[in-house]
Amino acid sequence: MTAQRATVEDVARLAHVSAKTVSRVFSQRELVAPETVERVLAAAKRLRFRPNALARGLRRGGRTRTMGLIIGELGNPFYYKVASGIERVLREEGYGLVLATTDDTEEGEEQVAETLLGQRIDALLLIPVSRDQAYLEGERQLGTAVVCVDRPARNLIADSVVLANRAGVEAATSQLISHGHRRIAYVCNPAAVYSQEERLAGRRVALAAAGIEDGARWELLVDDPAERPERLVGQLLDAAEPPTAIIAGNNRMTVGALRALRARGDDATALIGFDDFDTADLMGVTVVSYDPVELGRQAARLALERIEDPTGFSRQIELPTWLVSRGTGERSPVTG
Amino acid sequence: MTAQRATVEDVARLAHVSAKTVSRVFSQRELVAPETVERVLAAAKRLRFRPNALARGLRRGGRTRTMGLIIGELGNPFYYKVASGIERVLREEGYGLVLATTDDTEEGEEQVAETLLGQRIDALLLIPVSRDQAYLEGERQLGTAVVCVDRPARNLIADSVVLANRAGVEAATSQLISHGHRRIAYVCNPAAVYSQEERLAGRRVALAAAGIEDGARWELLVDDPAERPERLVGQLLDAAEPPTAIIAGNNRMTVGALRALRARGDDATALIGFDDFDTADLMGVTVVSYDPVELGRQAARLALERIEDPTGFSRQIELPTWLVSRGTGERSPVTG
DNA sequence: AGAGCTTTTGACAAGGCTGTCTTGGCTTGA
DNA sequence: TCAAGCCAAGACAGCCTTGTCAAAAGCTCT
Repeated sequence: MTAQRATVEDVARLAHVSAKTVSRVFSQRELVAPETVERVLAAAKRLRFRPNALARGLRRGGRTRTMGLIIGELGNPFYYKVASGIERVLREEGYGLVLATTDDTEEGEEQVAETLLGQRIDALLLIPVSRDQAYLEGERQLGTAVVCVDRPARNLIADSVVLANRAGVEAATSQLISHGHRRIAYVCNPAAVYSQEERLAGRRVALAAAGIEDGARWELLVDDPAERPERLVGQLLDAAEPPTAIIAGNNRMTVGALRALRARGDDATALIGFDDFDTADLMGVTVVSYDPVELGRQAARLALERIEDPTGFSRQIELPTWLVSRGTGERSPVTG
Repeated sequence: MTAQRATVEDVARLAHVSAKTVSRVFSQRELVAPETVERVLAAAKRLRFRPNALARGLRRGGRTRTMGLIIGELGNPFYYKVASGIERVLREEGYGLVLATTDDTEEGEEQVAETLLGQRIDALLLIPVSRDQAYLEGERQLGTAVVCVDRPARNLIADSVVLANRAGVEAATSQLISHGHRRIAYVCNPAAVYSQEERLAGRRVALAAAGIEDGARWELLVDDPAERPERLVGQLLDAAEPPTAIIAGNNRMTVGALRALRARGDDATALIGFDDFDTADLMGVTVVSYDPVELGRQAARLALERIEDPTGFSRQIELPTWLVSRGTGERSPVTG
């Protein structure tokens, strides 16, 4: 009873042409006489024919006009904004997007990569979590473009798009110093990723330039997905000699910091967050901002270029970050 | 020079078995003798063999263990949370997810649906934008499961998962009434969608129950993607007889309302938003809440069930909504 | 009219995998 | 000891499309 899907053969029969001609109408129309095209299209429409992307991809030697994207999870604004930028470029270019998440676990990454590669995607875009992407080397040699977003690949030659992490945090730190702060904390979780290492480096440069030596005392670097941001910031605030300013390493930490400060009725401690968020302007939160959607766009473009030219040197693009002053980052310390 | 991808044939040769046996090792392992399995796996590993999902899908008559998801855009928290719920279930079940966005345009919907269906997905999940999904009827008959999220399909028999929109807004409205409000506005954009119609209906029920007749005066229903939420709420506030309470029809409108109120130094007008957001607790915003991730999960489950049993009655699931009181919705009107 | 060219169309096979059917070897039971 | 039965493994074809090669049809020009 279930009707069968129409194939080129069915359309060909109805239009009195060969299957190959039907195929041409759907991929190299310019090679077919106008009235034939019309006849074929009419038949196709009548039979509700739709080319089978599976068979096409198979025949075409694997080029599927599809890219795979691996991100930590869709619940995180950073990830989905990047995804959004990628998706937009791909749509413009007629590419499909297969999405997979890893819950930010290392095993997850390799496992979903495996699945995606089985789909014969033309390119793999990923925000690396695993500390080693060597497992992709074979695939890269087979012609799959690999582009890393936000963090460069380790032990793998691949294109990447990253942020000016150092510069951003250096600017934030300098601003706090210029407002008179000396006890400047930096909190983040996770910490063992490239972007955080870079941000910390930026912070240290600024501290060193101001002659602040004991900066490490107020670094709180955690790698525990179960740890709540609010509690971490609370630890800092409740310490014997609390910081007078806090830099939060990502947007979750920033919101956690706001909660912790609120809970303590603290409106004196300065705060700068890395990464802007929806209501930051309403709450007057100073942040290091950047364009996550652009991050995705650039990554997609790199992938497209790499598909065109699988050889050639790998490239790394760095996108700017900038400070958006809204209040919390311009507070001066109460005690000198 | 580019190395070729290994196929079952290559693995078979190396393991001294037939291609069919390799195939069995990768899909019906229990039919193969243990030591043969081992030999094949070793060979596969050496050659970096990975089954070609394209060929497999083709051969298996289209079952690709992949679902397609069509949403408006990834930049909207509602959409990506739903996507997140779906993705999670699919990952557990070993299904892949192909994502496509429409920018909330009608043409976009049918167009990307077409592309996805070309990929021979087993199910199509969508948040309908188009006012008519009849174009999917043929596909449904061919055995593709179709599940609508947040809004039921029109002119198409399909499973769907929706929210208790009426009940949520009815509760919000009643609460405002019980606090003494009579001039209760409702703002939303877009307005010509099922969910908003339902919410409005809920509002009207509550108003009618309280004997408020002229409620329609404070309804601001707009369908213009370019219109800024803040400006719309501003219009309401600046009118001759402004409302004493506002219900915002979605999260963007809620944030827009907060901006408009802030800009006017207004902290008297009550506000209840539909849909919770990240910093709503910090800002004391009362909202009608629900679980968008669960919305996605249920949708994915419906799709899985439909794939199992393509016949059978279509089902509609309604998920609860509830009021979260945080302050802005508990303000009493300044003037009676 | 016929050579030479271009345009349009078609026959055939292949791409990688798996469903169907078959074979060969071994076990079981009378 | 032999038929019946079972298990592991293989040969072959086909899923649907398209690249390759070739033929047919139409045209120009001498």
